[in-house]
Amino acid sequence: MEAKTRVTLDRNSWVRAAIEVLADQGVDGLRVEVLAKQCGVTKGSFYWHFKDRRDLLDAVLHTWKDGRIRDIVKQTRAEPGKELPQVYHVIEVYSANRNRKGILIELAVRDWARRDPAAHRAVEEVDRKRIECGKELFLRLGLPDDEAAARSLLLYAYVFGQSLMVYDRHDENVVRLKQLIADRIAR
Amino acid sequence: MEAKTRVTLDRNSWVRAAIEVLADQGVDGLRVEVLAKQCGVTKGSFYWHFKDRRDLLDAVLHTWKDGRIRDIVKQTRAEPGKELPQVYHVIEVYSANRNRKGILIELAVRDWARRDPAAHRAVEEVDRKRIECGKELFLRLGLPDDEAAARSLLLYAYVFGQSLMVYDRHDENVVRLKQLIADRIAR
DNA sequence: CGCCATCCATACGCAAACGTATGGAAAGGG
DNA sequence: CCCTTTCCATACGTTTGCGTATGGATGGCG
Repeated sequence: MEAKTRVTLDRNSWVRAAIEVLADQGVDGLRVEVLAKQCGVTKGSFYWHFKDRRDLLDAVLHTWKDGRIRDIVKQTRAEPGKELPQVYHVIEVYSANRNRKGILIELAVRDWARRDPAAHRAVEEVDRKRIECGKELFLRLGLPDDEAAARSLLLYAYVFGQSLMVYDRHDENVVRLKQLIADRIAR
Repeated sequence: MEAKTRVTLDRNSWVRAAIEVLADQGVDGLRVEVLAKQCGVTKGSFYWHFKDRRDLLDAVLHTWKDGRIRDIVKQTRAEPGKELPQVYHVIEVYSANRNRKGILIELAVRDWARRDPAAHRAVEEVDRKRIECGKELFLRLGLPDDEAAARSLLLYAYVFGQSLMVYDRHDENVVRLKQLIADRIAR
């Protein structure tokens, strides 16, 4: 029985839990009392670690932004000569089936960004970095500047647009289609 | 002074106003008392026309779905031989700059669909119809079945994915990039 | 041992929003 | 002209959530 082990939370635990809730409830579902219940404490704890709800939201944004930027830099690094498979890898990684949680967070943050300036800025930074990294990859593939930029934009727009659409994701046919689309973007 | 003209609302007026609010506040911002205030009445009126909030939401979904389906059928009709310009037209029409309001509604409904089964079904129907219509267009362009389906999926994923991203939409460079992307999708 | 800092619980006031109940005004038909 | 139907206002009870205030428990440290 670890019921007596005084579970001491810190800011980071709260942020992690908040991102969970954000993923499947959206920002508007991110209420401090709900979050506290899920953490097994009361909001007394929350207001010890955070000034107010806004304080938490900003922390969530900060954590998300940093993670995404670190991620994209990592995902777009490729050994010379291995750029093409790396492009396919990026498409795969950011696609819905794998990394389901990540996609849900992504969508929640982007919807959030439509109404919140701070979230908007965070998404803006992430998008800029991603498009930049993607473009670099296509450039190393030998594409001209404009074409590389266009492919990169197309890639991310497609990937996140796809996760926005509703159709049978387990359809065998869809797998084939996605392969064709990946070819269209990468080659 | 038309202050005395008793503005009599009907279900449809409410739905129209609701879609306005939905567009820039999301479903969670769609509160009946807020909506009533915007309509210049109190919620007493609302509950006369609707059983409850859910009743309104369903009406909104129904209206949205019908409109989108009627729209896509219209937009993908092309004179024989004029299919290619029609593809470019579809991309243009569903892109962010024109039709800003439509895009906002689209995003709001799709985010809504992540948590509401009814909204999910509506989006599913719309997506199916759109992909089907788009595929038809590519087929008439002479593409093989798989390729036509892939292009259609890519088109819609790109278009809505694009409206999800944040970057300078007035950048002159972006216009050129979008042209390149449209070429990549259409040709 | 006793004290203080850290972390959390409890209780409160307040506001927004849902849905209900009931009353009232306006309009049209008999 | 009255009366019924239609449409809306007002008032109420309830829930949910924010933020504050205050007290309690726990552990380290002198």
